[in-house]
Amino acid sequence: MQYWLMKSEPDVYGIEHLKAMPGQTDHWDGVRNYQARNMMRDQMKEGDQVFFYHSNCKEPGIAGIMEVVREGYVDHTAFDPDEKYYDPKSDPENPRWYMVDVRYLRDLKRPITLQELKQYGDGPLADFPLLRRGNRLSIMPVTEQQWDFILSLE
DNA sequence: GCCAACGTTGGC
DNA sequence: GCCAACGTTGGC
Repeated sequence: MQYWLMKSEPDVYGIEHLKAMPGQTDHWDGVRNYQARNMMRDQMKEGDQVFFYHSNCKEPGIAGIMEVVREGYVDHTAFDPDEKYYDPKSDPENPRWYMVDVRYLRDLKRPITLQELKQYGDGPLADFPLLRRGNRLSIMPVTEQQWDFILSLE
């Protein structure tokens, strides 16, 4: 099993939104970045665990945990001109964008903020992509060591 | 609202 | 294929 972190803006779609979905499950659509696309299409597997990260908000940080329940499949929202993330260059015959389905597992006992994670940037989280300067990836892998360490902060 | 970082676009 | 211009992300 692998571990991941996925970012979302809580004002747009936060962990509360996922929790409120039927079956507490939803598809992670709207990713329009090739690196992130490749991870969802090729690497994320059913049962993988994922940190739900709240970005671009007052207190950015990890809010909870979800799991992958459906592996990469075509992001159909790219075909719909009414969708926010419509991409005219994605052809249904040759789709460009993919997504996975995720299910809410639990909130962290308390949110673990970016500010707090940064304290360990020279230690256990030295290679954590989230802390790298200028990092803009909305999906990133988390090693088992990083995962366990972060949960030990709870 | 500012701005650094980085991805994408498009002219050549 | 280069690279300047532009757009987006996301912390602060």
